[in-house]
Amino acid sequence: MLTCGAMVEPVRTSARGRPVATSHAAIEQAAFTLFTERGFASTTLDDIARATGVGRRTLFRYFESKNDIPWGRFDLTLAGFRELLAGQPRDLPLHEAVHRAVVAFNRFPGDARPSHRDRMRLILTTPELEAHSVLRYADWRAVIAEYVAERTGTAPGDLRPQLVAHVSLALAMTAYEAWLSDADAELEDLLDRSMAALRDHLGAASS
Amino acid sequence: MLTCGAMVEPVRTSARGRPVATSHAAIEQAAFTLFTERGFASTTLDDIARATGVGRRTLFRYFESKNDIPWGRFDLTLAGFRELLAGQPRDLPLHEAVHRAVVAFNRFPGDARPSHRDRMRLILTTPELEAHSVLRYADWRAVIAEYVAERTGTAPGDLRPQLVAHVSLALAMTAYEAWLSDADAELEDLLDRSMAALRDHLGAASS
DNA sequence: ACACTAATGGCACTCGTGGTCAAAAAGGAA
DNA sequence: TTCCTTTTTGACCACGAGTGCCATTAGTGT
Repeated sequence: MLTCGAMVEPVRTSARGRPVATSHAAIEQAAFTLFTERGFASTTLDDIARATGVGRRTLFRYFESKNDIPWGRFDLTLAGFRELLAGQPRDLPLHEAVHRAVVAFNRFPGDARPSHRDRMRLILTTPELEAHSVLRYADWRAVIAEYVAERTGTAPGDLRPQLVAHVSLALAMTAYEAWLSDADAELEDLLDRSMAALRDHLGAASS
Repeated sequence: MLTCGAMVEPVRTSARGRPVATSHAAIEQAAFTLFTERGFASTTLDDIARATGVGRRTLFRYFESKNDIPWGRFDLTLAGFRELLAGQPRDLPLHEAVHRAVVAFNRFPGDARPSHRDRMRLILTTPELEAHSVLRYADWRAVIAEYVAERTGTAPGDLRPQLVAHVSLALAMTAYEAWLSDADAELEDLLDRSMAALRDHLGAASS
C-alpha cells in the first residue's frame, strides 16, 4: 500500500532565507514513537511539536493534518507506482499487469518489513486514520484508473478503469488485513491468494 | 448502499419523564437543507441546532458526530440487509446470492430515488464525509462477511469472507459513483454492469 | 554592515466534541 | 392540588485540531 516515503526531502531551490528547522522524516519518527507509547488520540500536536523541538504551528507546514503524519510522503511513492505500472509488458493481460504492479509496489526490503508493518497496523487499527486513509486510497486508485484507461482506450472516469481500481484496492486491503492478523505470512503471498480467491469465488477459469 | 432510515423512531418505553424535543428525522432534514444551501463544512452545529430549535448539546444525543447526520439511522437498515441475504435461495451460487442481495438492498421506490441520490451525492462528494463513511461501510461489509462465513463454513475473519465483503463494496462504490455522474442511469443496471465488467476483466466464463 | 529572502513560531480565533449538572416537563401517588 | 419520580434538555466549561496573521529569526548575497 505504501512505500516508506523514501525519506528524501525535496531539495531547496535556493540556499537563501532561514534554514528549515526539521523535516518530514523527523516529525514522522517523533510522532510515531509517541503514537505507539500513548496511542494516536491521546497524543496532541503540542506533544509532537515539543518532541520534535519545533513550534506547533510549524507542523502544519509539513503535514496538512495530524491524520496525514502516519502516511508520510505517500504522494512521492505514487510516482513510483505509476512507473511500475508503465513498466509492465504490454502483452500481459490487463488484470495480470495490474496485479503484478500492485505486488511489486508492496514488495519491501526485508529490513524495512517490521516498520512498515507497524505503520500499517497503526493506520488500519485506528478508526480516525482508517477513515482518513480513504483520501490516500483515492489517489492510489487514480493511478490504476489512469493506467487501465490508457490500455483500454477509455477515460479514467469510465466504468472499467474505476472498477479495476476499486477492486484492486479491495484485494490489497484484504491482503493487508490478513497480513496484520497473521504474524508469519508474506504480504506477497496474501496478495496472490486474495486474487486467487476472487477468481475462485466468481467461478473463473484458471486464467 | 443505504435505505432511507425508515424514519421510525425507537418507541419510548414509558411515557414518563420530559418528552423529547426533536427526532433524528427532524434534525436530519433541517441539517440537509443547510448542507445543500451553504455546504457541509460551512454549516456549524450551532446553525443546525438553531434550525431544529434545540440546544447544540442535544444534537450529540441524537447523532454521535456531525459526520453521522447524513447517514441517518443506517444501523437500522443493516438489519434489513441481513435478512435479504438470509432470504436468498441456498442453491444459488454464493457470488450470485450476494450480488442479488446487494442489488435488492439498493432498490428504492421510485419516489424515494431523488432524495436518496441527493444524500449519496453529498456523502460521496464531501471529503470529510467520504472519509467518515468507511466506518459505515465496515459495518456493511461485516454483514456480508458473516453471511459468506456461514455459507462456506469458515470464520468471518477468514480470507474468503473478507475478500467477498471488500469486493462487494468495491462493486457497489463503482456503481454508485457512475450513478451520480450519469443523470439517467439505473443503479440496478450499474450494479449488474459492474459485476459483468469484473468477470470480463478477469477473463471469467459467462457464469 | 545592509538588504533580501524564506522559514519559524507565537497569538487569537473558530469549531467539533465530551463531561457535568441544574433545570424543565411530563406522569403518578398521596 | 401538591409532591415525588423519571427522563430529557440545555447551559457552562474545557480541550484539541486547524487556520489566518504577522513579527521574528537566521541564513545568503552585495
